[in-house]
Formats: sequence, structure tokens, C-alpha cells
Amino acid sequence: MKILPPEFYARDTASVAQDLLGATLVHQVDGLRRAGIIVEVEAYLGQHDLAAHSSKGITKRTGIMFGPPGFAYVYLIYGIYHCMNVVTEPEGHGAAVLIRALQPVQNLPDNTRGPGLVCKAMGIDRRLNGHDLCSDDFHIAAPASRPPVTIVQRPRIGVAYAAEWADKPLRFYIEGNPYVSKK
DNA sequence: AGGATGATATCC
DNA sequence: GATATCATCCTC
Repeated sequence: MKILPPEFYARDTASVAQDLLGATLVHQVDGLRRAGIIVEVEAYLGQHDLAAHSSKGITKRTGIMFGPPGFAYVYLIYGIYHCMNVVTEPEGHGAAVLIRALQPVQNLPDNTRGPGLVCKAMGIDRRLNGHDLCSDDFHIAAPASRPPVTIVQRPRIGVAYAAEWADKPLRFYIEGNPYVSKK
């Protein structure tokens, strides 16, 4: 297992999203290491993508999305849950990949299906917004060799407001994996 | 089908 | 300063 470097994220967002499937998200706090395999993601392409938060431009909230790749963008949704993204593409682009579901590997509860539960299970909250995802205690690691999997492509969840962008197939998941949040 | 619950953007 | 809107999840 090796920690994915910033260069990994500084590419086409849809490609990064698909390449993250099968990688392991790791978060260690107070000596407790939590880990899960990423099985479902969504790509948010940048300022022109009406479904992306960055479509509003650079604000206090979205500023991190316009920063350098390989950093975490964490926000509070519906007052209760957190969602975690990884910033992609070169600095200033405003693109990110949302982590939607994990397959538990270490110190995780059974249900990690859905972005809100992923953050709850991993102990991720707004304090990690803007955190470097290439650090020892918080990173994504790639397996030495990835087993062959079929990647399914579907429209994104919960973005019906985004006009023509609502139907774009920018949600990716591992076919047949029981930890995917929705069929 | 609807409620929880708070930050944010976008108005006045 | 007020309000409408959420990249969700749980319970009824």
C-alpha cells in the first residue's frame, strides 16, 4: 500500500474518481486507525458544473475546492451529516470527488453506505476541511495491484436542481459490491 | 412522506 | 438580519 501523491489528484476528475475505486481511505486519530475501501464516488467537475458547490464561485465555503489537489473538502449537510471530498485537477479549477461509500476494513461500523455515514464512521468532521490527504494520519492508499473490477457509471444522487448537469453520469461504483449505497 | 438541524448564500 | 436551500439518513 502506498499513499497516493498530489500528482494522482491533479488529473481529469472523472478519471481520478474511477481510479479511487478500490483504494483505501485511512484516518487515524488518538492511535485508532480506521480504514475502508472506497467502493462508490461522484465527480464534481468544477465551476461550470452546476451540481458542484464551486459553481457559486470562490466563497468562504468553497475556497478549498479551488486550492491545490490532494486536500480534503469537508462540509456539513442538512445540519447533521458531513460529506467528504478530495480536491482534484490543478489549483484554481474547483473540482472534487465525493466519497459516497466504503467497504469496512478496520475499526469501522457495518453501515458505511452513503456519504453521511462514511464521515460518521471514519470520524471525519469540519475540522478536517482543508486537511492534507497525503499525511500519515489521513490519506488514501492504493493497493499494490488492483483486482479487476467492473465500474458502473450512473447519474449523481441528490442533484436534481442542476439542470442539464443532473443527468450526467458522473457517479461511479464497483459493480456487485454490497457496500454501494444505492443500486 | 416527513422531520432533524445548522452553515451558507442570497436576498431585503 | 431573515429566509430558503441543501452532494443525507432515519422513522413512521
